[in-house]
Amino acid sequence: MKEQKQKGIVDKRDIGKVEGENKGESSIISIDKIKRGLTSIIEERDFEQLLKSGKTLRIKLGIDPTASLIHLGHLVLIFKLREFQEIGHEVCLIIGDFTAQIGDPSGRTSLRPKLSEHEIRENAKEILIKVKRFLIEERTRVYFNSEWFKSIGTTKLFELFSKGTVAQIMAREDFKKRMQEKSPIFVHEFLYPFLQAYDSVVVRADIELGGSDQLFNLLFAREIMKEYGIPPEVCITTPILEGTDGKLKMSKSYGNYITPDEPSEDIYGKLMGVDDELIFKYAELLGGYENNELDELKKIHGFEAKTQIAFKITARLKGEKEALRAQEWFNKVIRKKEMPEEIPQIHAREGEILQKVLKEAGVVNSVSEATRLTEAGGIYINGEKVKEKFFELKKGEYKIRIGKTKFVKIIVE
RNA sequence: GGGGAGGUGCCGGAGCGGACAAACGGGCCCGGCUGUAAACCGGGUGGCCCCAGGCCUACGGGGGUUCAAAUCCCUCCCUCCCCA
Repeated sequence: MKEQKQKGIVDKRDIGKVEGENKGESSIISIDKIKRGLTSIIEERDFEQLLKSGKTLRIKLGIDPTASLIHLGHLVLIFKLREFQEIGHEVCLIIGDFTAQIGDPSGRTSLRPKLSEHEIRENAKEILIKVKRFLIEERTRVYFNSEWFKSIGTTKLFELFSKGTVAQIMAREDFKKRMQEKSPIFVHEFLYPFLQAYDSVVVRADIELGGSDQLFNLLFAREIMKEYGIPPEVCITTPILEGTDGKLKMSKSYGNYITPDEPSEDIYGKLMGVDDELIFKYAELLGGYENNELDELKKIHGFEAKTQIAFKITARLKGEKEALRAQEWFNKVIRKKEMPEEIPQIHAREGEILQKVLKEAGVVNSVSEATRLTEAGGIYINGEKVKEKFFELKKGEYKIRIGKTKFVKIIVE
């Protein structure tokens, strides 16, 4: 089994295999693997003890249904959960449908807009479908925290608030900053950590996973759990994944994300466009590699390594077949600049202007854009740059390339 | 409650009666080099017109002054700051 993994064979075969095995031994192997890529583990000793205990652990992950999109940044967490499942543990997904209405102030310098109940419900539904594809169904439990918060009652709620102090919350960096900048902190934002902590109390989490920007909230949950007289969860965090721009964290609003929902070609292509340095972070957090494999990869030439990593990650998201297809497409279309096999077709009549046809087909946003592209030398017919600002189409077929990745076939009658 | 500042293109940020489709920077796009990496270089970045030119929309909303307004006046909306 060890050898199999070293070769980097995709994990499908390993799934479910561990369960029946001697837990003592497998947990030694797994502790190393599970620890990989984590930025902090609090407390590390408790963590190891839990893993060695042989008991089925409850690993909590809170999901904010503020959007329905799942990108690689989220998948870092999901893949980590999957690793826990593979050694027999149970995942507790907490859909923060109640807390989403409050809005996590983490990392925010200002207030978040509120979402409607309906939006939240729809988002939650979609997120679950997407996330479950990467998890083991029988070891995944889903909770909606409105379950307990809708009916918690004032008495119990204030009991919860009495478990922590203002000073504890104010220790937080982003609140401190907002305080200094004199920008308002609303009371409901202030209370957010209490609610998130209460989730942990309810589900009796052994371990809670989160992005490193969540560390404060996670640690606070420990304190609250202690106050409730239950064993504090171990907090583990993963690094924040930078987006394809290599600068900002991956996020919907920055438009620098990759999602498993997009075509394999796009996933593979975007991965190939990631900075050489950064791609190893992707590999570490998303590739499912063993440590030694990763070291080997770093020794290879940048491009070569990236090719392998892009393939691996695409395969994890879409399957090997798709990854292979994407790779072939990339080599052909992007590297060799050949026409892809399947390109959208549009029809036009003789005498029409190419630039206008492109606009009508929605390939470009405006005729002006098309003429601009022409002047910049970004429109090609059968591999040759179009020179005419207003190119008149004659009878026949044209294979048009617009920029690097857009293609159309125009049939002129 | 009192006083002050401001709302400009994807973002930051100039302009404060004509020369403004709006400086400059970032982002993005195209091209060159290449490995769709980084770095670097060149160009572009409201729309429409077969376009070296012209026209139309645009500087928070509405109204006005003027031959002419992002720039002046009125009004409404919204942000931010200081004092209490």
